[in-house]
Amino acid sequence: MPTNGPTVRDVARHAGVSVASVSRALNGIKTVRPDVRKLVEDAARELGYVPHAGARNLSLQRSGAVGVALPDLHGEYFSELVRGLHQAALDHGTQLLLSNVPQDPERAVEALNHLRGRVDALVILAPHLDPDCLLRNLSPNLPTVLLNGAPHKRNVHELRLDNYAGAQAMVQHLHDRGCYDLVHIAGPAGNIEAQERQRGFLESCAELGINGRILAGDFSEEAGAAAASEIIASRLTTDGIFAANDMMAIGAMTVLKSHGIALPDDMALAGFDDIPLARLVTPALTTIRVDIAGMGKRAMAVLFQDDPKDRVNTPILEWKIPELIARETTTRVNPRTDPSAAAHNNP
Amino acid sequence: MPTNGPTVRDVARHAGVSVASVSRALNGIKTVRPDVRKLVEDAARELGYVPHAGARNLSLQRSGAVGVALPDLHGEYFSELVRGLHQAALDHGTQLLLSNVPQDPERAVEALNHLRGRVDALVILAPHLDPDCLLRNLSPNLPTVLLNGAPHKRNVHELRLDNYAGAQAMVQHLHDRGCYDLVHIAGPAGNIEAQERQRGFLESCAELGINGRILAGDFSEEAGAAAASEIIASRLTTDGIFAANDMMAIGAMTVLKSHGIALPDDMALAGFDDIPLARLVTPALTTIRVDIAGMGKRAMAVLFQDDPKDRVNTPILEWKIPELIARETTTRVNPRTDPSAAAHNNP
DNA sequence: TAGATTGAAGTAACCGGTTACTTCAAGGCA
DNA sequence: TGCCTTGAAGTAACCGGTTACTTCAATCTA
Repeated sequence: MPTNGPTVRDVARHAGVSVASVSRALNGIKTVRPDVRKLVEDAARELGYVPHAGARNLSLQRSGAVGVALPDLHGEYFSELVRGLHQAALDHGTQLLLSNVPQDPERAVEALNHLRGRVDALVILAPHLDPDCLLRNLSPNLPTVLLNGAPHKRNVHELRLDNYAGAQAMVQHLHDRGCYDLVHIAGPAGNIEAQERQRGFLESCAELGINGRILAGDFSEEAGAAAASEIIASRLTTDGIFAANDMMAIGAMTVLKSHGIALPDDMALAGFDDIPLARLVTPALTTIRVDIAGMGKRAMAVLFQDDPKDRVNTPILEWKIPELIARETTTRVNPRTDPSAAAHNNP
Repeated sequence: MPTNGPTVRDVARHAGVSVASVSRALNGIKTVRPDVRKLVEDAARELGYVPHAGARNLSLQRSGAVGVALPDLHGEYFSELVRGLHQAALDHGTQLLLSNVPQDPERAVEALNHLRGRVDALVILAPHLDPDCLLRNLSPNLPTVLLNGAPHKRNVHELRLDNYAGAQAMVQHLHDRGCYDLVHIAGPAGNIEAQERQRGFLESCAELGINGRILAGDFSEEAGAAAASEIIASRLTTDGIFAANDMMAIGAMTVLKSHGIALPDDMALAGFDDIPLARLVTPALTTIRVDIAGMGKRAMAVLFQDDPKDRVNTPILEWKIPELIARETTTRVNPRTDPSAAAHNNP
């Protein structure tokens, strides 16, 4: 067993005091005489005593960890969220327990319940699951924040990105730029975020009276590439592609470039998420900034804000408004190279 | 307290059996009569009983979690590792407890000890810390894997990337391509991986009899940009830049491109790590593939491999040999655009 | 000086599970 | 019929901390 080392009773025996004194001394309780404290500290050091966090948690009824429930998401999005959460966790002196939420609702509930007693709070990112079902089966007195969940009737803190508004803004932007025949590469079918983006796309196209077509996708780079190939092969009159996320847009970009299609002159291209890559590809990708790391931080803040207060937890629903980032794939800002710059004397 | 719900005793009372029977029934022990099992299961369902993982762990002396100790690393590297670990954790039915390792050695030890009793094993990535100091203060009977640590005298499982060999290979590659005046943008000073890369660079340059200069850096995109600016401003006769990681190479690339320096014709450029971005920037970046996610997976496999066996844990040191990935920044393979490809009929 | 007050340390119950050991009843055998 | 096995359920100790409550001695008040 990896857990057996000296216990508080060993230290007590070694120091010639009671376990209560050991506990008090090591936890900085003030009603301990300096000489006793010294005795305990010396004994602890000598024995190499390290408190057993698990036992401590059981006794104190808190674990000092926040559970993070994630689907098996695509890299960037997932890691950006963890980054934000991790940063906030540091500030709050908390640890992060990562847990996977399976696709299957029943196993998902099981996985989440597995966290009871190991976490003080829960952050759930599960755009693929029905929150009603999920939350009904959850320990009710565990502070929870739901990120980008589907609509539901449960009472939980919630942070939601306005995917619909983001898609709307993007269609408007493409329209302003002169596009009138758009294709949307959609995200996975069961995903609420993907659905909202698609809905925003279709309704905006209808409102503006422009052409709006849907191609299937799944948030992967390959799906984006496949969609672009399809657009080229079918010789559609498309003049703008709006992918449901950046990775698909980048997949599409690779294919378009390899076919000699100039971006944005022959075709406009846009993504969604503003992953770090987006500004680094050439040409830089126009997208919708989501600040998923910021959402992670905010989620943590929400959890810790209502911690000192009562447990009534009047639940809040916070909308994050995404921001359109216009880059080169829809508007060329700078010439690609600037020959007037300082010459580089290459021998 | 977030943890109080029905306990095993509540279920026992409600079902009219003993706690032992409840525990046995719910854990699938076979010496339970079917009717009793049914009684227990019904009672548990009715009360909404969920086992308290913390208590379970204390009793079983295992936590079902692996601790991951990370410095506050730059995005891609960190997230790739977590991705690999997370994937492996799924396969092993384990959870991941993320923990930050502060720069300060004393606080680092404290942070790691804080994990005792909450994890069954430990994965440590701390290229900035002295492993001797770290491991001396660690619970000795906690299976541990050290990733890319500095040399030391302790007995631990260890996975190490051959940074020296990678740098060597890259210098050879640049030399083959015709470079004879190289600059290395170095990583942060205290980082063992950065040191090895720099050592490989310098020694290879000496062996090949070519010029090798060092510029300071810290693994950040900005540092790469700054170094490139410095190269341009000082009008060095450099014909190849080898950055200690990809992010710095990409930072340098942006600056070089904005100054009209053609890659690779005017200047070769290479990085290290092969982060996902590397193949997506234009021109695609030549680099050394590290497969950090694979290291994460491997680390987990090592931990679980010696789990069923005895605890003697004959420690192993495994070297991962990195692979050179030649892309466009050192060797142009394809023309940038291919006008002969299927025409795209843009109206 | 007796009785009340104060401060510090000790005892033991508790957190919520698991499980070695004990008890008890039913079936097997002589 | 009486004793022994066998199987299943119950009791209580334990995992390693924390802490309410108790004990006890020293100091303070009248």
